[in-house]
Amino acid sequence: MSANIYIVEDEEPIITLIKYNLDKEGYKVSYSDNGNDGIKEIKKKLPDLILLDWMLPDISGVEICKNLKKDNRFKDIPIIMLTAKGEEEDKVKGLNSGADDYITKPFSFPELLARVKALLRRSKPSVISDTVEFDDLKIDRMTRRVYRKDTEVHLGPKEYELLNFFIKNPKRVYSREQLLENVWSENINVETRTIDVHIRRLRQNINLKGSKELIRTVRSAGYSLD
Amino acid sequence: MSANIYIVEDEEPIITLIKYNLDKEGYKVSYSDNGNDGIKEIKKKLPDLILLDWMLPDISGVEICKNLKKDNRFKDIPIIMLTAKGEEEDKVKGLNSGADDYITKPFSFPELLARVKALLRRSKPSVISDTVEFDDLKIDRMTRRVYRKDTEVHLGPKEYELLNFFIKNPKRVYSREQLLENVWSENINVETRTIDVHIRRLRQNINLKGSKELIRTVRSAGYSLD
DNA sequence: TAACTTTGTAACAAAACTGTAACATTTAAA
DNA sequence: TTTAAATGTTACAGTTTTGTTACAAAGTTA
Repeated sequence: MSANIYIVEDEEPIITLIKYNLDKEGYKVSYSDNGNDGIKEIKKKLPDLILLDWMLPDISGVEICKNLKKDNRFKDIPIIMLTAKGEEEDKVKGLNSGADDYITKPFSFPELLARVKALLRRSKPSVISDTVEFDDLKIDRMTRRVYRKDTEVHLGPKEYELLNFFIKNPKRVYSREQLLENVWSENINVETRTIDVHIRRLRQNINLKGSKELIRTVRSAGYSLD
Repeated sequence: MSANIYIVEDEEPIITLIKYNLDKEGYKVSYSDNGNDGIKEIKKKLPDLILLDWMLPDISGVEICKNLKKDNRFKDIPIIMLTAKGEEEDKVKGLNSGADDYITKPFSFPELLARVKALLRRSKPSVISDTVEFDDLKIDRMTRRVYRKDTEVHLGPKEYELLNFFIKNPKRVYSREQLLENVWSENINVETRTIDVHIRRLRQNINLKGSKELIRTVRSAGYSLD
């Protein structure tokens, strides 16, 4: 859920300050102290937001900004310009270069944070679907779909939860009691044998014909995904 | 091509100044000198950008801002806060209320213009590429029309909003609670079963005979556009 | 105002899921 | 090999979840 923020800034104290504080807010922060590295890294990492120093030893922030904004792949990444100069022409030039906001050094961290939040709020929620895999089994939690060997299989709610629990710690053996606690959670007034039936259903659904068994029975101990 | 800008500001000289200059830049400007009229007009006119005075005779700018940002129909309209106070708390509060930018009075017109342009540039996608498609379903947000296989279908307001929300993250499954939060936003004192009924209506309207089902039911999880 | 649209809810129908019991099969120890 | 315990399998009834319809209240428009 937390956003990736990239900083391009040559003054180390400022990097330290920003990184320390953004880290504390739960953002993932990376940075570079020059423009050339910065632009390369940004194109590789595709951060959710960029803090860009106006003055850099090699390329100016404005150039980086223009460069990014004219490329479709990067133009939607919001950019905040950091500038030491308070002159108005600069502010205007900075924004016209395509930056989404600017802030004048020295700035206070609360203000920077407010601007960062405001821009992140505007930018699209990322469409990364978190998928978990085990062997040739794949769970897409976003779409709540499960695949075995690229063919979708249908699981009922309990089977889905059960599988999701197993896949958290593959190969680990869980007793029926543990499964009741963790998957059934509330109403634990359920026979332990019920689990056997659900295991059977889960097996039936995820075992396409010809594929190997993924759920191991450990006699007098429980089951595991293995 | 030129954007509509709405100003809510009680000091007449400032309105005159801004309107005169924005007019000259080719923007269509309307305004009101109090919060109550402003909020009503904004909801009617749906401007592309709002300039909002921090201090107003009736409702505060922050209140207006919050009011607009929590309603799906208006929350994407960028808002610039105009504030006479330079204190930092205010800046932060302004941005946290959901405003996209702020500017401190007295400001120079070039600076205001630069900010206006920067925000309009960001929101452009929703103004220009204004049709969204998914499979053979097409939504034209400008005209608020929806097509399935090139034939127009009629959707009620809630159905339209619901579909619009789904299409933001296609294939993703949303729980009834999430849908309530995001589509109903305000009155969340609504039965979750109500959603089922709206889903049914939406399905009925977008499923021409012979076309495939686009809304997936995920038992005990929710619905998705898929 | 009257006609029409939209909205939320309740009530019932249909479908999917769950737990249990009963019986079958496997496993391990005697 | 026999036996008992553990697990696999199946069928079924009860429960939960979702689909569908109708209706009244609230809101809009002519």
